[in-house]
Amino acid sequence: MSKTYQTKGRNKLIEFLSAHPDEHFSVERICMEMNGNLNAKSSVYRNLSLLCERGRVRKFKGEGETSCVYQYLGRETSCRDHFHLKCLECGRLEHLECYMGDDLCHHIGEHHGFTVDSGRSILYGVCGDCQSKKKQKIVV
Amino acid sequence: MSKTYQTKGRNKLIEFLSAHPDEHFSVERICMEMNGNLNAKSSVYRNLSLLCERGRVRKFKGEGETSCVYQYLGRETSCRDHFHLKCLECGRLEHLECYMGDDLCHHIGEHHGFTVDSGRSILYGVCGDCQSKKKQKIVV
DNA sequence: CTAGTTGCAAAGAGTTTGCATGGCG
DNA sequence: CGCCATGCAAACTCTTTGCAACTAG
Repeated sequence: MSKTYQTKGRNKLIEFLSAHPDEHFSVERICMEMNGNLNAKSSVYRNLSLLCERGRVRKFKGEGETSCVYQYLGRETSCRDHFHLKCLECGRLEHLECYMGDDLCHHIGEHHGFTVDSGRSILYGVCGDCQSKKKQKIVV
Repeated sequence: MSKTYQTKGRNKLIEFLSAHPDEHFSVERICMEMNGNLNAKSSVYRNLSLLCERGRVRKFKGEGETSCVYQYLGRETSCRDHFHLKCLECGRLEHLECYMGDDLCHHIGEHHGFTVDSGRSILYGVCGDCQSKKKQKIVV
């Protein structure tokens, strides 16, 4: 692992991401948050790659999105051991910290011979809020 | 829905895809299979979009892949109602036609207020074959 | 004959790379 | 002062779009 310096830009990036340890951000969005501390998109990409290598950030290529999203993996809530639910309407990400998900993984491992990496696996659908909104629209 | 003609290229595309109703193909791979019947990549994209609109094909943006993959949805095995397991090592896709997956979806709907679209959701991990290969490598 | 389809090229979006300049340690 | 990081531009990949020529019906 190569030596790294602390720079204004990198600190700002880590500061922002670690303040939102469980959310998915596009590079576009991250750039907007840098407020002049990391002006080149290429630098954002380079720092994100570096953080991915070090296991602090995870990169996702999501259903419905054209570009990748990045997620900071906090120390305590590592997001590596549970499924995520992503709403196809509003894009919100929920964490499924639930024994049923674990059960399914164990079952698949035992009976289907496949080891699921639940942290990498996203279940897509529609969240409660968006379902309510849809119903309202139909009424109106 | 607009009128469509039958053309050599389009027929070849549908013929190829429908012969493999449950696999994921890249545009690159599809082009290779067209054998001169559909020479422009843009035409392949256009036909795939059309088939997506009609619900005969589903487009995926997969974890680990840089480009999209396309899957033909057969009549009987629609793939809309079960999870898929995708191996991060070899890329193979398995169909999880299993009550445990259904149970999890119901549970998430009931207890987490989120309606999962299991057909769009892919569980990533490592398949049995690749696990065996890994073990062999360690031994050798 | 008319409207949909193809092939090619150009344009776009997202991401990566090369290189000179600048800044951390 | 040496090495890493940044910024900018160029290159690259994947996908979409525009347009003239072609063809199914």
